[in-house]
Amino acid sequence: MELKELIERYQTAINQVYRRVNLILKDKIHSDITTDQFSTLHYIIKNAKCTSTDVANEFGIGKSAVTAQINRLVDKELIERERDEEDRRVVYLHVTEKGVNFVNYTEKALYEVLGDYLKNFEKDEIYTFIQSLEKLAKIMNDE
Amino acid sequence: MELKELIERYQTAINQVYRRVNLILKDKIHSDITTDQFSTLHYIIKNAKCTSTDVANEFGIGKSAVTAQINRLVDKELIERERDEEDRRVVYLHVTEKGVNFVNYTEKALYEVLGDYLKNFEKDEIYTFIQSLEKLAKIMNDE
DNA sequence: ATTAAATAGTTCACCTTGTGAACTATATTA
DNA sequence: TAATATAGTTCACAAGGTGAACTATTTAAT
Repeated sequence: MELKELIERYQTAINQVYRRVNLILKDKIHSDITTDQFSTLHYIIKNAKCTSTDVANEFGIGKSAVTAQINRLVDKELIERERDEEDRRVVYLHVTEKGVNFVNYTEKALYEVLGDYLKNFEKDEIYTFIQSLEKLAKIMNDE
Repeated sequence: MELKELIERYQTAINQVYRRVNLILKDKIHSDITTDQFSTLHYIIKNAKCTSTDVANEFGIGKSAVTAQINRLVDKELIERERDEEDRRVVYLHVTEKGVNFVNYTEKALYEVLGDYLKNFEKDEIYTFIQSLEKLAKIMNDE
């Protein structure tokens, strides 16, 4: 099989999966938040006391984009900013209790749907798949 | 292993791959076009004489969003609109010669980079991976 | 045959997300 | 102490998305 064909099949399939997960998320997040905002919240919960710069690096976007995003989340009282007393340039981000509850709730709903899909797979198939995916991500990140 | 952990690993890895492919595309497309516009062009080439509604369905977005995108591509002379003479509500889309050349050129550059990454994988590993991915996409699409 | 309903696409007002340059404030180093 | 680096914000601007209202056309119903 041709490399080109493999890549096109990959692109088509990955786009469909990506879009579908997004639609499920959108469906499960009945509240007033976008999937991007959800991802940001999720990252900040998993990486407590991170900074804007961390978020910018994680998502590969500029710091000004992060400022705007954090502003929207602060407006919704899902995130709080806290300035470092040692180095007063630094601003730490943390998710409020409201934010944590919200993410937990949404995550649970999302995982139920995804879990349903995964019933169609053998355990081994899932492991192998994720291992390949992680290998690819690692290779790409290491440049 | 927990379902939750599997899904989180999947999400992290898939996001990294998605972002990296986007960065490569952005890098290879030195011209004045976005990755979204590239995806649209690519789809229209692969699906000759498709309509706005087709594009909207493929990408899971509204028709008004497609109109705006097609307008941008028409402005750049990469796409042309053609009204059906039978059913005058319908507008067919096709990519101009300029557009086709542009996509071919960019695709080639992209595939070279991706091909390099794939050298780290056994052929079997790639097939298995893509088959699992396509299976997942199919299950999700069939609802 | 005429009216009602469906379909394809566009326009509009509005929101989110991104960029990059210029800026403020603080820390580091030469 | 002066120059430079770093963290984050602000601003003007563009792409891309939504959903409702609209035009134009075709199809279905009475």
